[in-house]
Amino acid sequence: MDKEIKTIRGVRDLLPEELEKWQFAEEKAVSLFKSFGFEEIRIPIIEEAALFQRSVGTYTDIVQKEMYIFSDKKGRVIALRPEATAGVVRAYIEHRMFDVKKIHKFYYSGPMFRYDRPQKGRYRQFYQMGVEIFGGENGFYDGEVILLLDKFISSIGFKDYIIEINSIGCNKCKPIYTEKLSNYLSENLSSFCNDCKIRAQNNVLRVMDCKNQTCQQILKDGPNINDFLCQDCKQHKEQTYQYLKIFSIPYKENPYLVRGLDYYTKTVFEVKISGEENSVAGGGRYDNLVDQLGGPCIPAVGFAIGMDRICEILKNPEKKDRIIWVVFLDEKSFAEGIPIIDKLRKKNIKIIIDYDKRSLKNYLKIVNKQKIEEVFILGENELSQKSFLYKNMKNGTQQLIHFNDITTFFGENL
RNA sequence: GUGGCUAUGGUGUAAUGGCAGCACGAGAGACUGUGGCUCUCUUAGAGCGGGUUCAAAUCCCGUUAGCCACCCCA
Repeated sequence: MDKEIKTIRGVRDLLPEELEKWQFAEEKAVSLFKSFGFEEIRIPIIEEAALFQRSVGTYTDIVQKEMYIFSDKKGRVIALRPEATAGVVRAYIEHRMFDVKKIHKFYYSGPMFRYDRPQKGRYRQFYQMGVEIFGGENGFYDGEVILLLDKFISSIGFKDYIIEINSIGCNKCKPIYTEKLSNYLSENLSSFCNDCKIRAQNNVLRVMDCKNQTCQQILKDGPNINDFLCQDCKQHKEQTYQYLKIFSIPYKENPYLVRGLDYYTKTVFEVKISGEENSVAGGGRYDNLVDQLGGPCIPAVGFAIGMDRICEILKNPEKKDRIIWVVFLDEKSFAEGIPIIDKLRKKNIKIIIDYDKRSLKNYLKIVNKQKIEEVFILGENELSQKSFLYKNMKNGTQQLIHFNDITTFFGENL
């Protein structure tokens, strides 16, 4: 035998049993998104690498360390998408959608790629579902995407979770605050942990959510983002919170919440399931990104859900599909039974035929093992009466059903 | 990217350098038109590569993968 080939590091197969909850969650999300007027958009998995450098940020970890990047045969520098927002914005601009109407609402779903060190809930190919709203400046839109996220999380059965929210300012006030914080850091640099010393140079804001107790203590006396928000940002923040109250969404303001992508402005938020280490969803507003990627100045807000993390916590839903196992005992029964059985498929009943010429006993054994509850048996005896023998494996009862009555039988029993 | 832990049939596990065993699962069968219980048989295993040794699942080195903490993020 030749050497077996296995999945490469950090990626995995999702097998049928596991996928039941994935499908459950995905269906919930899609119907919810649609009910709010969001439309699906599908964007490529590969893009010009520059797209992510210009949006996510050249100095973020995602772009610097975690991006799958390669040259194609013509020497173009291509990246596997590490997230979807950049691509959606690119598409939005490329198709001049802003010329069609003011507000656009999109949802997407698919795999993303980051060259991270794998761990539970952290994969190199992972799946995100998310939404983006373009053209809405008002805090209402921030509120609406958070409402949507909240509805999704609760609709799949989670009760114990927190939505954390913060404002990190805009073009005008974010740099002022960043500089203040930077100064404060250099004054006290020796007291901070080694990681923070590095952050102070590359990504100052990230110091804020350091887990080190000492760092947090020092930060308490440092500049607070809330004191530096400009008038516009303050107002937007109040507006957003107002809508959250109207939608009655419980949230927790966390002044230390910052996010690792450069494009965020004003509102940022995350969802944490209690007892879980990783956050399962995150998002925020990005009012400058469309402009930055070559489009007009159009504000936007959105979020992404980490489906792998959601499904890791989720239990498989109860199976409720009706499955009928059909047993044919001879050739003649098979020939006559197949067209009738096919009528049932048209009625959305799942039909499994295993025509392996076994004994009835063995058929039933198989059916029992697979925990299938209903069986049709067709052999000489039944055929002479133009009927199927219907057997319920759960209570052992059985009855003859005439060929002509078969669809009505299921009409009554559905 | 840094540090640590782990690795035996499909799954869960046992064997303290000396014959790789058990349970579950899976397949076939024990009245060829009636399953679940029981019984019989079958199936299949040391991640990979080196080293030490008469002898390695066991000790050593490397590697790969998973997990944990960090980092980062979904």
